[in-house]
Amino acid sequence: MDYLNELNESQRAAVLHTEGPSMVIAGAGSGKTRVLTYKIAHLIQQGVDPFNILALTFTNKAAREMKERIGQIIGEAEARNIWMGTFHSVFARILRFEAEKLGYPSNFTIYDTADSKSLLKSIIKDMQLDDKIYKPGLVLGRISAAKNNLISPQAYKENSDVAGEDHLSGRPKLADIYHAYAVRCYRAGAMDFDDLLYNTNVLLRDYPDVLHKYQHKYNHILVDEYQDTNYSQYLIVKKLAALNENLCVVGDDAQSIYAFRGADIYNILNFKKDYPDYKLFKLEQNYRSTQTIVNAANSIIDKNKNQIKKKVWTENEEGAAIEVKCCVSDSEEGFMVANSIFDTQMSEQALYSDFAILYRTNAQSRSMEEALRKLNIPYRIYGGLSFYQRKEIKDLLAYFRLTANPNDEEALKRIINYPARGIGATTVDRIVAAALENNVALWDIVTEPQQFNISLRSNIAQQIQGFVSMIRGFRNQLATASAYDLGHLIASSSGLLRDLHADKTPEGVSRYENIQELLNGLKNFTEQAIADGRESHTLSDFLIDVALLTDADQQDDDNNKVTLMTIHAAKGLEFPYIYVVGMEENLFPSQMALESRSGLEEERRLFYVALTRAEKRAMLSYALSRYKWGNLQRCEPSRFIDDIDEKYLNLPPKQQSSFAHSETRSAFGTKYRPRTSPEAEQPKSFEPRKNLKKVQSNMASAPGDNALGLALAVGDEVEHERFGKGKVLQLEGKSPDTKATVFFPAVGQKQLLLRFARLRLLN
DNA sequence: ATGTCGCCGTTTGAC
DNA sequence: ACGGCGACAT
Repeated sequence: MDYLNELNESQRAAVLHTEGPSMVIAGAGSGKTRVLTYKIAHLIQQGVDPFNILALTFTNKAAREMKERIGQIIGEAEARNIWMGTFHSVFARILRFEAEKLGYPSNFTIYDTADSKSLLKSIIKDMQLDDKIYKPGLVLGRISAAKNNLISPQAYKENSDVAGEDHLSGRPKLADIYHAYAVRCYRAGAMDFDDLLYNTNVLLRDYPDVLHKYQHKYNHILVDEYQDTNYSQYLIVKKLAALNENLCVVGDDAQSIYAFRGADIYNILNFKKDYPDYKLFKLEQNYRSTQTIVNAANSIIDKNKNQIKKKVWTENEEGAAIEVKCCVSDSEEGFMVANSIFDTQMSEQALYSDFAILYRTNAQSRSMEEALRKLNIPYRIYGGLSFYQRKEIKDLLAYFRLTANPNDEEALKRIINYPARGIGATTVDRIVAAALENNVALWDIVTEPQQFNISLRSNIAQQIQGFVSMIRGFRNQLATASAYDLGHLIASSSGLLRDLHADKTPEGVSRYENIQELLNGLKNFTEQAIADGRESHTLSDFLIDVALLTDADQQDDDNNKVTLMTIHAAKGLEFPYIYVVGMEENLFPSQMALESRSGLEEERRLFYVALTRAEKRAMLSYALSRYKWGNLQRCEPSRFIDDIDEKYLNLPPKQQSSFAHSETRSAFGTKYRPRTSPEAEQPKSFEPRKNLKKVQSNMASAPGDNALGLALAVGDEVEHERFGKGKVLQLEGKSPDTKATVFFPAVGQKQLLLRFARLRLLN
């Protein structure tokens, strides 16, 4: 029982409350995970069967770590039986049991975003609509929002509000697309991410016996990161908890950062309406960060209007001020950060794994990566193009998927002619058209083309026949062969392995290695399943897991690496040293968010999340110019820097702080415009796109006209870290190797390689 | 049917 | 800077 002594008073109170609804509002770093872990352990020690506990987390990683920690307290065997995972994974599992009731096969496919978009694209094409207006991503967003609010295709069509919006935006056919999309998914035996929650709701709504079964089964329900649940998730929880209301939700309204994908902060704000006799626990003591960081973070979040009152405080030491750095360009920002990491790591004997670089968009990882690589600092990037989104991986998985579920339309389209077997686009189009016309799955057409009156040249018909019997051959082994054995067989006899092996380019080799890695993963899966004593470890079982994995779930053996990730991905993590880069207007806060108050507030919460990841020290940096879509843009410091009380900051000397104010901002703007000769400047922004290439190459040939050069001109006053103030005399060489000749009164004339120079621009 | 070239849009975030 | 896609050649 001594685990209770490791908790503070409010944490302990939250853990000991085991009957009835409760909400834990947990400030950043206040030991939220600890409360959840100990609460579950406590329940089990009180005699609750692990099988009767449902714990919903935000990421697989969080679930895995929590399970591990609970296992350490109460024993692994018990911990294994808890129903713990993300909403998507837990309810996907339940849907597999109950799939037949909804008319789905139990091994239904899970479509990822790419599959969904590709299907939408094909639907939009079939309906002869313009995909410039009906952009698949946008359409998917609309459908996703509908599903998250439990609006069926039928209801969507009849809803006049929705129809009005779509009409106004010039997309009146959205309701029809949604309908067609639902039909095609159903026919393919596939659910997208949102369907997993939507269909769970349908199941619980239409099958009272099923609802009762799970209500009795899960007599204790815990939900982590409750501020990030959407309506669909909210309703599932509400229904399952309705019987005995042993529901504990944990969250922090200040860290709600997923409104863009339907998360509804009112779920947390309205908890008391649903459960009037709920108990509220507030965890306000922060154990993670220094006082400076906690107070700075508080001063940020204070600017938001909509929030639950709370006061996060800490007994930790005061700590260093938050560094604010100004850099000339994005690449200089990279080197500044990399240098700082190198220096800090040396001077404070830290590990590289103590550092994280956080950014708003994945594209920003690049300049950081370059600098880290140059300085030989090991790093690991999370997010971006994840392993499972790579083409070769998706190809092999498509073979697996089609084997498990022949109706999987996206999988079939993907691989019917890969590796090339003479079945071209025209043939595939004809098959798709026939399927559409006859309301059947693509697989029905390819298995019996003659039944549907498709005329195919005999050699093509033969190729298709060969493809079908190959998949059937795989399928015959599905129930008996292990995941690894069948996976390996598919990879080799489909010709995919051979095709990749033939490619000796570095990319080709890497693709081949990725396939090997996937097969290794398959091997691990099979062995793990046997070790765990699971009765089934077929390829189908592997697919169930794999669809909901993300990059963050990958483990790495070499752990001493700097972490690079988006702020979103960093939620729930902590690091001694945090670098938040790209603190610029239109980047962070994002341009998209600036249109609405709620958008800006969400960005601010995101900044709050970023800063509160830091234990010891934080640095914020911004660049004066940055590459965007291949050309250079000027940037201004983020308003969020101003949001922090200045006493917690160590601002860059002089004008950087004044950059943030509007009157010097315009002075800053005019500084660049007249510069050299006007005619040299003019074409850059005004020439039509076609001539851009030429202009750009002219640009590059003019000394100083490049990444750093654009931010720097002859005659500019600069300040060097060691040499002091100086004046630029000359610029030469092309980016990225532009050299600047600078006169420093203190040390004389110096030639500097701008890329590495630690220069700051003065007025 | 397959391969190559040039144009286009792209980028908030992710289960 | 880059990948996807249509237009064109093979």
